[in-house]
Amino acid sequence: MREDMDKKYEGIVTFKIGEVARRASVNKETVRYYEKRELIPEPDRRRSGYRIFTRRHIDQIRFIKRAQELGFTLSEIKELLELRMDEDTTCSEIKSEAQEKYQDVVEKIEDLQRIKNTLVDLIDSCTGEGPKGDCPILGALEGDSETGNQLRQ
Amino acid sequence: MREDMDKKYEGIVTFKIGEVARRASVNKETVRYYEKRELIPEPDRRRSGYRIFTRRHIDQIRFIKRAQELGFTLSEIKELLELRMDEDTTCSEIKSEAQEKYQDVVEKIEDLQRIKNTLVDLIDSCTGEGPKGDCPILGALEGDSETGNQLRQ
DNA sequence: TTTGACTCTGGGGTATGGTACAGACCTTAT
DNA sequence: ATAAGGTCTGTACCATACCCCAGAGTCAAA
Repeated sequence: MREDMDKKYEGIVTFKIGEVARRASVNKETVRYYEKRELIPEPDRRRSGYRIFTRRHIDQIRFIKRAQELGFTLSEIKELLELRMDEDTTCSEIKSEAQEKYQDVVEKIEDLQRIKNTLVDLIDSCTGEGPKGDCPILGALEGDSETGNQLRQ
Repeated sequence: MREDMDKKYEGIVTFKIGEVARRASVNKETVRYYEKRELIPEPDRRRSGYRIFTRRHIDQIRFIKRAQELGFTLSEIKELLELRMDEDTTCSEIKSEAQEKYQDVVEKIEDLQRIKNTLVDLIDSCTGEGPKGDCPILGALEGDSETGNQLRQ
């Protein structure tokens, strides 16, 4: 049974969604989700409605997964992909996206560091003995100014 | 016009939701949301259905907000509040909650640090000159092994 | 008493990144 | 030809922490 896409896909390897998902180590639903979010090119369809994927799709999903590991959100990744698609994109544009993300990450680390320091202070202030009535941790959360460990800036 | 709660709230200050929200610096919807999540005691009602809040409620919402600043989720805060309510809770139980949260924070920082390092490497590897075709950042995201900056562990 | 400000409920929506499921249809090997 | 397994759509749902709105009822001050 001949397909509409016989000529277009002559001589190139195509995949169905399950194979794509397996090769990119994601769920089939995730592939469809990425399609809906326009993170991958809309695949052609067979007459049956089955999606026709190529290596490009698999590689792009892997790209997305790597960018996620670097803390990029799907929206940011979409921008990155659009930059990548655009012939006129320069290396420095890509670089500055990475630099922005770097700034985000640095800020998140700083926030967490402050939180960590406060937690350390609270934990240190608590001997872990006695009833909760005397607990300086609860005291600080309740807004005692007596603990010296105020959470408010 | 006498209220059902006349005796119960005789001589103590009560608040309506707007005032509670203002004093705790949250949205009125947030107050109702906390009630639904059982993060604050269910307030009594006037005959009209209006909620009757007391200082306790305001203080508890502030407690929640401070704990959030320390990175506790609402579910964790609920546990913390239950510990606080329980007469038999010891200081060391509170302390170990804080220690667990501390561990979470430390791990998050480590994750972000790894991400940051990878980003630094990528940014450093890119001169920011030329077209995107040569961009080592895209190269790495595409899975090039040539950059020496592989994202995969 | 009037009127403006407040409160009530229920339901919906936001953003993030997906997962799950039903019921129908398709493919492929035997 | 049949049966197992893959794929389709649409919808709903998970967790997180809320925000917003309509329409009805209430409160409080002048």
